[in-house]
Amino acid sequence: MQRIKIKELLEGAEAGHDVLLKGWVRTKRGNKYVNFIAVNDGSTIHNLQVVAEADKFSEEALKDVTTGAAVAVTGQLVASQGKGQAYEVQATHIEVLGKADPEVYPLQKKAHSLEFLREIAHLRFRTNTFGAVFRVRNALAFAVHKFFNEKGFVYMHTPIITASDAEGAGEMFRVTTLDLDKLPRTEEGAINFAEDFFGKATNLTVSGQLEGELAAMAFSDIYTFGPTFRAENSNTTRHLAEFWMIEPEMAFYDLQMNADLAEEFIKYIIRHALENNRDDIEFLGQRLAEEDKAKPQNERQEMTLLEKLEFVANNSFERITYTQAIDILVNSPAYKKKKFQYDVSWGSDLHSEHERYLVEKHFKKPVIVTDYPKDIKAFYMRVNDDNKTVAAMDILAPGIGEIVGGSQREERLDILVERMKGVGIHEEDMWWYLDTRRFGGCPHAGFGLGFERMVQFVTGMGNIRDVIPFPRTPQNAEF
RNA sequence: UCCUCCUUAGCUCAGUUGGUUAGAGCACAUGACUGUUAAUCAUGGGGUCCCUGGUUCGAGCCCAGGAGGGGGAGCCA
Repeated sequence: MQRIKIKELLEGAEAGHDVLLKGWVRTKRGNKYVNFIAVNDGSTIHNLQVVAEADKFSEEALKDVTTGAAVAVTGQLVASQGKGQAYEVQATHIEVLGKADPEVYPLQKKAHSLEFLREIAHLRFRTNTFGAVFRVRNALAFAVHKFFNEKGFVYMHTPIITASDAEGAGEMFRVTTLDLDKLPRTEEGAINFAEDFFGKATNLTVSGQLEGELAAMAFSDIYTFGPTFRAENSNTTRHLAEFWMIEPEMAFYDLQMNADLAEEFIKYIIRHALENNRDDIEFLGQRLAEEDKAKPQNERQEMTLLEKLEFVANNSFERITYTQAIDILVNSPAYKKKKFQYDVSWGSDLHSEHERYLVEKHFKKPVIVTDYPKDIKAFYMRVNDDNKTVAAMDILAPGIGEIVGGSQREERLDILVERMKGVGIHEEDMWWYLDTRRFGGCPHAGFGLGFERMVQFVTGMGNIRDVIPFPRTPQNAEF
């Protein structure tokens, strides 16, 4: 008999058929006469109840059927006599494929803290919460490719190892094959990277954007979706040293079109998850609601997770300029009551308390902030006609903060070179980038979306370490 | 990196003013129970009180240093 997955079995359920199912035991309960075994195979949040009657199974036969064990069950799918599930399997044969000694198996049939589960990340996939989180993550990743594919974007694999450290997006991880105990030196005493693997100093990428721009100058629309590395000593609930980023880059797009695409994209992948993983999101919503009960009234969420996602998917994002954002903040009650730790003035960057005020208090929806002062933004962002601001955009999401950062790119060679000089980037190191402005350059734009932050938003998980299978953070590279 | 809180049984957590043998719930084991829903009931086993040093007649509790973790901030996606 061919094994059937629980998801498929429940969707096309028809009582009376013999089935073979394989999975892991979540709980076993019962008495001298009958045992109930909840089996989960990861295809869905739902368990399938296996009924093992004592006249068919001795105590000895069920001895190793314990929480965590892998089992193969054959039996007839029948309408359940009990409440709580429509169908169950009347077992005729149960084989324990892999035991899980209950004395030492860390997962129990009770709730565990997320912190504890983080320490056993190799087993946490087997919990309801992490099962749901990673099925949603998968749905979102698939939706990313589906969205761009439907729009005719080319999926581009930009390099992981890069010799360019001009991106200015953060501290980088060095990649080297040099013997760290015997570093080759130049006559001046500096490390001689000419002897290194690539003949020059190399790092792990902090962004595929610059290479993405090169490809967009041929395919019109491209996107990247790959790992990104930042060696910042960040210890927060929304930073990782290794994370996944989606970076579309579009020729002939201006800032407005860029923002339109980003908004459409975010709504699309949320809708995809809502349509395909509703059970998981409902479960995560219940989990969140439980968590909320422990909080004081004023800190509780106004909407359930499902409501929040439906709302975001069906309402337009607020769009304001940086200058308008400063106005709103300066005139806010919070500012007048001196509630902000950091001052607000035109020219300084928005702090997270300001972003949160705009998104969570003032607008209560995602906000796209555009046209930031050029001095606080990257060199490649296009300078506006006022010569004070650049065509940048950040999308701020409730509870997460910055989820997207993007801009129209500076396509005018002279202005770009001038801005590079201003931040100390050598023109000759970036000859290939500047060539796109020399040969058939055109207006273009793009953005980067932090995938894990997106997964956080959709799952409601508060800590970014709980939405990536094996998080890499300062002082932690376990598993 | 800074601020702040935490670390007691496998897990979640109590532990009073420094005082005799460190507790609970869950988990686990054994038994009971004819269909359970994190089943229930009874009984039982289970401890490097994070580590090192100090104060004290006496430290889980006080002091110093260290390690690990949570939350917030900065950097950013």
